[in-house]
Amino acid sequence: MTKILKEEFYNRDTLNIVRELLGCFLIRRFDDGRIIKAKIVETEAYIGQDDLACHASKGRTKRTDVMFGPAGRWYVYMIYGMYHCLNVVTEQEGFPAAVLIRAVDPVKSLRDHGARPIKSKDHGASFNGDGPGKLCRDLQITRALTGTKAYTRESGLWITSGNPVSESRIVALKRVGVDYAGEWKDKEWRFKTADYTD
DNA sequence: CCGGCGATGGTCT
DNA sequence: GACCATCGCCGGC
Repeated sequence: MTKILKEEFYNRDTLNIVRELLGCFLIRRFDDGRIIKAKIVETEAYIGQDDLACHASKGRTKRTDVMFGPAGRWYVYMIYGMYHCLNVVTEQEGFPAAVLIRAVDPVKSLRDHGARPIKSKDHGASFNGDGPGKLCRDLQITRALTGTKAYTRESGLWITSGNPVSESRIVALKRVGVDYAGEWKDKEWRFKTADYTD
């Protein structure tokens, strides 16, 4: 029921992917083998070079190169000198687009070989997935993951399917922090599951 | 409870 | 040298 999402899942229209990722599970395996599982509850789309809010609107640079590459790779960048943001690359190679994971709900953590469930608080400081910077901090996600695959376990970070969220429970909102993006700032390309709406 | 602002460094001009 | 897809603190109500 919770199968890893394959590369083909990401090689599609970003506006479908950004909705379908809601309710899916972000799985993080730490270096010591501990695993934490978190439900994706808020996502945001950045689509193409025309989208002035999309980093790729600046062109293909060292930083944005991964967005121009094949789908299903992680794109992690540093923001404000102290936080990271986690994205997964979407669409066909050559077309730069990605989905930002804005919030997750920590479900449970498990020993790598599943012997016994343990509480997420066992991972130390209270896990807080409410915000793109906070979830990266708590899941120890850094730019080192950029370019690695979201559709294999090798990177230690991957996504599995979950219980699909019906359209009626999805809320569309304007994107955050992109007031500079002209007409593109008003696109309602941020999505939350209704259960997590303020 | 809230709005404003400072921290802090990578990236691009 | 300016700009940031953020967060949490602090002061005012």
